[in-house]
Amino acid sequence: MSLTPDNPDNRPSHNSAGDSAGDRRATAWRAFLRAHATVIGELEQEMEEGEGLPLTWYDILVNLECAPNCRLRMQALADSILLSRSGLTRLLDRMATAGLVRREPCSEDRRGTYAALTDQGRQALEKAAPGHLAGVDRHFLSKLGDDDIEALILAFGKVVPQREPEPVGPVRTGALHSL
Amino acid sequence: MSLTPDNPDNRPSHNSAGDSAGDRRATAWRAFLRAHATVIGELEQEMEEGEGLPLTWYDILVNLECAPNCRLRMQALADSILLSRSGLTRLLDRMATAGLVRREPCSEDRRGTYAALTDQGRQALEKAAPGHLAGVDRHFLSKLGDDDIEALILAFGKVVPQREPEPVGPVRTGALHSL
DNA sequence: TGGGCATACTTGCATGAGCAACATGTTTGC
DNA sequence: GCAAACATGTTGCTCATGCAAGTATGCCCA
Repeated sequence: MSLTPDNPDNRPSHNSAGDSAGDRRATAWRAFLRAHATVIGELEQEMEEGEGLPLTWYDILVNLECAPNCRLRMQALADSILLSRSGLTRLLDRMATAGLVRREPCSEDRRGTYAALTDQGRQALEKAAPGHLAGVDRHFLSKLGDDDIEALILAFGKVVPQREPEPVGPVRTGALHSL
Repeated sequence: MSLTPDNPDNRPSHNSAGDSAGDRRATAWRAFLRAHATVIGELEQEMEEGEGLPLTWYDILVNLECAPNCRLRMQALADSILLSRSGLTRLLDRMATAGLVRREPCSEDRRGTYAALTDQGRQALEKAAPGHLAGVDRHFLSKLGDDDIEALILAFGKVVPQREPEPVGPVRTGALHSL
């Protein structure tokens, strides 16, 4: 079934037309990983070189912008960008220092805190958005046809049911989930 | 054209059946990111809980296993797992301390260093492989049909030409690229 | 042959992330 | 009501990573 690592002649094997199904699956997996790493890397690099706004920051801003009243509880925000709570706490520290975001106490639950978008944050988002979107387009979307797009949506929909109930703890791997 | 963040009523816009093409693309992008984060997160968590071997280590071992003589120059290894050279240096430090890997001087080019698989490294790989492969299968491959697989290969092939010539510096984002 | 430049790796430093422990506040069961 | 369990966010610590600078070696060409 392939996918086994101890198999150097796995890919260059004596197939004339068509690897085994397992090989195709391994290929798909590798392609998935490589595509992600490559595209994210390019995007991040561009962001750093351009007007900036790290991808994580961008992601936070987008999430806040779309939230009711432009604010979100810390936990909800952490979930939505798949970051640990402690990670989010400090990320918000940095963004608050930069003035893009503000903490607001939560009157309904006095343990809680809202993260709220500031005017400056909105401006930063609006300034960064075109570049970001162009990057996503240039490095990813523009290379795909409509049928590819539909196929991806379909496939990934099977992999990740949808806004899933988050079974266990918060998943690691901070990585940008908003458009 | 959507994909714009500053547009809360973007998706619920006045479309009766079918979002705009841009929305579909944004959806595909989000699905891609979320699928990656979710699957990698699950995989990593399992690895940690189980017999271990972080994904990066696994990735290194696989690459070495498949290399001629089970060894690879540092640079080549760094490229193949998309890690910066300094990152790889230290990763190998840790793995060497754990005994899974050994540095060997390079006789042809005395600047160079080989990273070589040790017996212990091979054993670790063989022990970890079934779990890893099962995880990849459980969290990703098993949810996809053959047509999904082919569609992914096709689409990602367009996004990342193939073993590309690596245009600029080493991309960040250490992430597992071997099976 | 030797100077200058490129290459391969390593090290110093700073950053961003997670886990575990904590302080505070809320809910539940009796 | 009150105590025990639970939830929310923050802090201490450690780890893994990247960039830039450093060191050693190789290569080219005068």
